[in-house]
Amino acid sequence: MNIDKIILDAVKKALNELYKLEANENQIQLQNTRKDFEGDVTLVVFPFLRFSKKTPEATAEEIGNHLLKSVDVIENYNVIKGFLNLVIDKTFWLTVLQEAYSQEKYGIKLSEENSELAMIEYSSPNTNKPLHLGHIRNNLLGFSISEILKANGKKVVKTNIVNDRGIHICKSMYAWQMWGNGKTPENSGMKGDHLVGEFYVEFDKHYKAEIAELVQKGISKEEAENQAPSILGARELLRKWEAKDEETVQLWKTMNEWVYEGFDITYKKLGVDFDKIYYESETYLVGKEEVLRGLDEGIFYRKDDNSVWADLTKEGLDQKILLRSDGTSVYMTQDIGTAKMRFADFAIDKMVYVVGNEQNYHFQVLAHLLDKLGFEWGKDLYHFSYGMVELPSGKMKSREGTVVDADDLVEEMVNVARNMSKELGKLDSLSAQEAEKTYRMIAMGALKYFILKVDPKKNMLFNPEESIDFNGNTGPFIQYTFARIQSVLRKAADNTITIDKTIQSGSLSDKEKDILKRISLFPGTVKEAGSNYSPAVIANYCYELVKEYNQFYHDHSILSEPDMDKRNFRLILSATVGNVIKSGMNMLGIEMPERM
RNA sequence: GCCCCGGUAGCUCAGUUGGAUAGAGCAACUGCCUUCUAAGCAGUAGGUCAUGGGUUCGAAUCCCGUCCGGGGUACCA
Repeated sequence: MNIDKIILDAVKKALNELYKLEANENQIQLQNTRKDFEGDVTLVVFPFLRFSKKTPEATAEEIGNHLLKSVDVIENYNVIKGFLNLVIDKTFWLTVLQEAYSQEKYGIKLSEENSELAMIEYSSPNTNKPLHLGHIRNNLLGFSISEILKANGKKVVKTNIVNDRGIHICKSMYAWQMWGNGKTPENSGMKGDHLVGEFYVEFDKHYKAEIAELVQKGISKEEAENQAPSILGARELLRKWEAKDEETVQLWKTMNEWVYEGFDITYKKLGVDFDKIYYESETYLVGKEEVLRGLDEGIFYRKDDNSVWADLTKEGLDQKILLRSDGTSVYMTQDIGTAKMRFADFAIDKMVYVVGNEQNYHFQVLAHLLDKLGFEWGKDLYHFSYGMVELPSGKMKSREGTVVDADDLVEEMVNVARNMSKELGKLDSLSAQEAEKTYRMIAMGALKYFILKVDPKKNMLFNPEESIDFNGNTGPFIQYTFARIQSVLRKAADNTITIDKTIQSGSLSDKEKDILKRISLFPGTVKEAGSNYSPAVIANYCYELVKEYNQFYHDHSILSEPDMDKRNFRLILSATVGNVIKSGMNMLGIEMPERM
């Protein structure tokens, strides 16, 4: 039951009867009444003045009067300037609660046999270094969007394209061969991805030193960058890899394996997962074939130096290289192959790429290329473009070591959560194991909420010293409210208070009504989050709801309320709020603790 | 140079298809725990919505110019 829909229809009818106006739905502007005025739903009457030919006040009066007579749930109205504030009967709000309480999956649409299938690509790491804060934003967004689409009744396949081949991993391989001394995760006790990342940094160190040395000998910088022994060594490894040299392939496999073991741990900590993983090493050749097919069919062209290009000037873009003059593939080549394989593997209705906004141009081009190659879904791909995470010191750069490592950050967060919980003495009654689990829940709740509550499009600033808070508009605040509710419900059960599932009508306080109104907005919020791919919409909704609940909690007693009907109503209200915020937060990948 | 994105309180961010007096949190200051969890609640203070025009009954929101910041820009990914 949707109050806006009811009123919309009634307003339409009223306009017709009063002014003979066939209004379309976007002409009718409904909004939630501002807190400072009496009422629940507000109709903006300015658009109708030219039909009523009266003042805003008179028009609003006229419509208000009509609605009062024609709509049951409208109990009263008032007019302020051109705004018609409608007061909705409290029994309507109670029906909303009744409905929400009776459905465990309130506001959530389950997928069906013939639901649309969305494939969400996210994470997409290179295998030469561990994950950092930028990847965290990517992973959390990708996971959350997947959950949100699921809640909107879509079938979802979460996928990851692992960039497991290329010059970057060869750099780590080269460094390991040269200076590794047989170091392994086992004999060093280091996490595999960190170990490989160490050699990537090691490579860069030597490479830079070599360039400096060459430049000192009078060679130009550009030349030096191409002649340094390290880069020649790495390129040689790449060549050998492509030629399937056994020893090189073996080393590549081994080091990638180390990285995957490390990634698995990080993914698990972040609570993200994938239904299907693609590897660049298995898709880039498919991409190459597609490009060559395009060349045969005259869609692309070859330059004198043997490189292959696409001309996108007609589409308002530039020329784009697809195969280098030495025949090797570029990033774009691989993405074409991956796309082809995915659509062969799944009946995809919507392909979503969760990739940073630095690649906006890349995906614009990809869409056109796929289209030219005859894939009818090419134009439909959606690049979910998110902004960069910046540090107070500026942009993160892997090679310069100015990154916030994902594993370090998570552990640091857990430490802060642990210390704070101990300081507050909150979890003393739990076993050490359960307490530890809760610390992690809180830590991840803080981190995830912090990242997901902001508009994904915008760059965001992360200050390791200050950004993570546990008070105010934060994940832990919402978790805390949930734990409070569970505590009340536990106490009710302990006192053998059973909840009567039918709500008795009675008086409603303002705070109680605010919460009911907010609950009624949940289904629409889930829908909006789905159509806008927006975890932030869900996060902000949960915060508003929880804030209102805490005000209610502060002002009203629940268990010691003498009026049994009221007590029952408040228990149902509490349970429903708990259920709704759990649903919402789960869409952000945030778990809710029973106690904290 | 050209293209794209952004600029809202000291800081981090909300702000629905253009609607009422632009909202939260943090930081600062003040109250509230013998009563269901004070990771809470209530209050004070804090604004030229970068800037100049335009459209409109009405603009943080739409259009144009300027300034500032970020990203991209033909053999990096």
